[in-house]
Amino acid sequence: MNIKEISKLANVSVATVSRVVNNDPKVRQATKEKVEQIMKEFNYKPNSYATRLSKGVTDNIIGLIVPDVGNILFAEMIEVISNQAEKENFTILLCNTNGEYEKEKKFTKILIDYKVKGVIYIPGKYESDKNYTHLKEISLNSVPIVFLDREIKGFDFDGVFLDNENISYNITKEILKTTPKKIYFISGSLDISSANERYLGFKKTIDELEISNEEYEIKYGDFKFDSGYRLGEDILKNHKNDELTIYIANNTMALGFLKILKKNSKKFKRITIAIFGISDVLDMLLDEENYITCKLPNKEIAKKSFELLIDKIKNSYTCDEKRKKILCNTTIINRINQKSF
Amino acid sequence: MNIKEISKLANVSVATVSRVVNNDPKVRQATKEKVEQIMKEFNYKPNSYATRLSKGVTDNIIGLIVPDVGNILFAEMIEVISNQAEKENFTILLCNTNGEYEKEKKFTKILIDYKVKGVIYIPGKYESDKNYTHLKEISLNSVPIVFLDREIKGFDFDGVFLDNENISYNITKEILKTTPKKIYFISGSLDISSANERYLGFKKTIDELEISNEEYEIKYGDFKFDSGYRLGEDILKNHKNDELTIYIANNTMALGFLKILKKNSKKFKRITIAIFGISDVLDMLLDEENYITCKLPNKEIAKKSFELLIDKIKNSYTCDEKRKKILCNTTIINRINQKSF
DNA sequence: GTGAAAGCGCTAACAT
DNA sequence: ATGTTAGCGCTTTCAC
Repeated sequence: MNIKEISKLANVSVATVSRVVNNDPKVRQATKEKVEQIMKEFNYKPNSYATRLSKGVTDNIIGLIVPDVGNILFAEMIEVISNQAEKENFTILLCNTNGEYEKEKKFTKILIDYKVKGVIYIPGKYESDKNYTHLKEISLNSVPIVFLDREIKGFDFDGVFLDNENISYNITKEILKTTPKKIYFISGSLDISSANERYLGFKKTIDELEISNEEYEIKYGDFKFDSGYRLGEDILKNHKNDELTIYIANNTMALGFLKILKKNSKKFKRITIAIFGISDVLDMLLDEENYITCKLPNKEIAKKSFELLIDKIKNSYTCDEKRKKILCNTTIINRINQKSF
Repeated sequence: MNIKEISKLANVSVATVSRVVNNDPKVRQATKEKVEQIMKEFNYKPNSYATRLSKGVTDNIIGLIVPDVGNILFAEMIEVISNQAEKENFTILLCNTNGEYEKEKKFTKILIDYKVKGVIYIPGKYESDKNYTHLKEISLNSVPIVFLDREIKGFDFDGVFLDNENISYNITKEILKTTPKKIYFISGSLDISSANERYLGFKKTIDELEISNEEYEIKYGDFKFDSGYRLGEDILKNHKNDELTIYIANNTMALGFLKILKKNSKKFKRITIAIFGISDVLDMLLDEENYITCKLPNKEIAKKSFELLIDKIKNSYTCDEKRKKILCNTTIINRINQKSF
């Protein structure tokens, strides 16, 4: 069913049908009703491609590129962005990349092709042997884009991030203040900007306090539950001392670590744990431990990234000459129970 | 930049440009290179609306209607669906409804307008005073649709669900086998099909075992952490006995409940907990409790729903005369430590 | 108030 | 191998 067929059935011109569809006031009531009746009867729906081509408008869609939709932190960010988008009458094209370069590239091209109004981009690992042409294309096509939570080296797009280095620096300082023993640092891959920054914050304290090489050890995981568990096993097997100090730079790995720790906690006289980012659940699990952590303002940065994007879209500026890089801070929560020592 | 302008700049016809764009082999190499050079130079991108209108094709998009993207269970389902979709070269339009009827309606209309190839629909509450015209429109427009996890009364679309009633029936039977004390049942709103089925399963056991009205009590929450916490407070305040038996029909509420329980657990000689659906985290929290639970095959039903949808799309059948209603079962995990009594 | 017709940007016969 | 042109379905200007 197209407009022509409807017009014939209603004994009017296509122009009139079009007017009815678009609620043009200057079509006579009787005509309008007749046309509407036919449209309903034959369940006529205008072809949106034709409409947009003709009107020269594009859909209100924004693209959302995410490494792992199933990670609760990203999921919460997506939720915030969805809700904001709905209010502004945008729909979201969701692209789950699993952190893979090729998928980021593929999806970016699709988003450009779909003429999305803007893109919120959470990158995966930075791969130095790749040239990220898709991001250059984004620029070339003047598609408004903002980074969220992570960024890509060499691309100075606007973005909203946690102040990872600073927060990590403070957490490390806090934990080393009370526990000058050997500290284990469980890090994510340094090819991810956020993990890298957290590492740098850790290292900064280590250097400032002149902690010797023997007094700290760094382990690298992949952000997943299992990886935290496995690294935990490893550490617990080899750690001889009866005091344990550990700093885990990521939430999900912390859960995995705690799982294995719970099975072995009796071995230790004193356990001190620092975790970058707390959740309701972690909070419950840590109930009786000594720990240092911080609230993760992940929903906040998500909200801000959307606001930033909307601003870019509405004011149609895409050139990021004066880059807006927003860093979100948070406060450290210190639950080290001094009395117990 | 449109095809005409490019054709002029390259001194060829629009047809030739179109051929280059579509990789038609019968364009001479030299011509091809010239055109490509111009296209690159002016960063030409075909207008996809025009292309689709002309070719009469539609985008490979499927719509995903979800009540709460930030709920980890739904997030995991979305992840599975995204990954499957990517393999089949579909992109996902994500619609977060917060379970609200009006949003479901709004998004459904958008999806129809966008001519999506299919829809996976997780409904929120059933509202009996609404007429769900948008679902009738889906049918009228022959958009392939499948329900996931929950369904809507009166619409016999294909769908994939947990076998809620049966699982709940078994959990209840299991828990009442060993703990014939008063049992509290924390339910979600009965306007949600899955919660309703779980309630029915609970009730079936209650009736079969002829449990008296004094021996059970039902509380209604809203699926959120806080709601579990609050109902927990309520129960713990009023429960006089030193043995506590409770069955929580939902994962997130269970977490909230456990939070308040942990603060009060010393009051009880014996605590038995049943939870509909376990997660890594719950597992850790329940470590030392008596509990009954089951794995939630949420990723499985998500995968199946996508497969079902793809099948409908590829074989373009939309009439759900022989409805495919797939129920997924799971096994009960019983960790009640008999020895301790 | 309504209709005729040009145009949106592209594709695909058909012609050369 | 390349060009001409009639569509795709809708909007919109200009007549009447």
